[in-house]
Amino acid sequence: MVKAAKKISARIKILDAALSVIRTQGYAATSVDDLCFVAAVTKGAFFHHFKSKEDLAVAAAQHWSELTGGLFAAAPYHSHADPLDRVLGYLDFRAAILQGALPAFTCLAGTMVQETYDSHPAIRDACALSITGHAAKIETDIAEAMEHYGIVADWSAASLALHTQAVLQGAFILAKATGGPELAAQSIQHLRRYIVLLFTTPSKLEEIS
Amino acid sequence: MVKAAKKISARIKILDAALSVIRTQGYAATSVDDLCFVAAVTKGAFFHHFKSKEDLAVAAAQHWSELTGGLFAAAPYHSHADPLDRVLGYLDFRAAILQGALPAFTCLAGTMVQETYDSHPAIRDACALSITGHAAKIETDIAEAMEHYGIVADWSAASLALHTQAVLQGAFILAKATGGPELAAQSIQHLRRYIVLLFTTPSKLEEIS
DNA sequence: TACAACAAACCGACCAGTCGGTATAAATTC
DNA sequence: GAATTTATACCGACTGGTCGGTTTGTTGTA
Repeated sequence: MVKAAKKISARIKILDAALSVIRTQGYAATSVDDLCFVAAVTKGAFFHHFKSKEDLAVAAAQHWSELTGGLFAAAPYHSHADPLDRVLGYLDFRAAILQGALPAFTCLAGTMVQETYDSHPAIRDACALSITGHAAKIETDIAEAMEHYGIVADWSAASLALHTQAVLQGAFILAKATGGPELAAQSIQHLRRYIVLLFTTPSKLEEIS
Repeated sequence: MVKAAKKISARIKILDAALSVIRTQGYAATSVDDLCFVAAVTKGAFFHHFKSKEDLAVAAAQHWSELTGGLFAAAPYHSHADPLDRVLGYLDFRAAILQGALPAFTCLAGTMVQETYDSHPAIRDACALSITGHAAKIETDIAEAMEHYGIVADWSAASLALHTQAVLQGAFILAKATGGPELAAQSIQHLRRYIVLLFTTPSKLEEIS
């Protein structure tokens, strides 16, 4: 156990360094030397564990998915009996974790995919999987809420779940542009209000077209 | 006229090149040589017009604001008499321009600010100004619509205008992650539905809290 | 003794930025 | 109004340093 922990320590240290450094500086501006310095490992160790910088980025996106997956799986909002309360609880949880410095609450996948979507397909796909995989978990609760409340709509649970991720990603951009989480929190509140309206407004609204 | 056009040609060519190359590759991954190659100018010309790469990025963000400002000012949705129709027309216009390759419809400011918010304050501020400046134009129509429809709410016109920008920025990230504009279009539709609900739902909804 | 896990010197390509110079034309001088 | 100065736009070779990645060697351990 101690042995195993020591064995993989350099790899994990590099991965953890990647999460914070790339969220701070972006992928392209982050050099392998930066990562090695922050992780306190040598370049030899880096290229022993990752065959290229791109390979590290893919692994970092997967590491990110695992970490955030654990964080949200352990979050308290799952205990609500009403699936709509779980969805709203998820948003409240997202708003609550807008604490500390910007790199601490922004999304690695959203940051990296902006820089790599055209030039590094492997990274793009890993980021896309991270985002859509997370959305899929929310989709379950949304689908249950739709059934529970008898919602028949021209939007799907999947599209609303992805919309929540769009709002969050956009909220992070506003936070970065303004230097603080205030606008991000407001955007999440707008999203929350939208979902409440969707589930409480007497169904048919054809005039939206 | 011809003379003046020739005089500023190198600067404009570099700026135009920056818009497309940076939206494709990101800021950090774009070298000055890349820009010079695409703009078909020499490095000497580049550093004659811009004192640094950072300086170019700031100028590019301003150039972006001017170009998009002109595009939206000339868009047809302004002709609606009802301010709510102008707001919804704006969103329909945003959805309609999701055409062609990704770099053609994504946002330079949103892309650049992600990479530079921590390390290049001057670029961050120029991007922030571009985004908030654009939001301010929509805010006017939203405020008029609120007055026209007698909306009294716990959200402001400014916060809803910024929320539209968050949704759009997030929609671009989903588009980049998935390689196409489909999810972005769906997110804009969700935003449109939200605004319709805000302006058509019998006011008080305290249960949102 | 064999192999994973490192360490560190090293490499060529590429990076942002510099510098001495040229071309052109407007402004100034005589 | 011809000659000269000044300003602007532009050119492209060059520099010091950084980049991702390689190579060679050492250590710990089973």
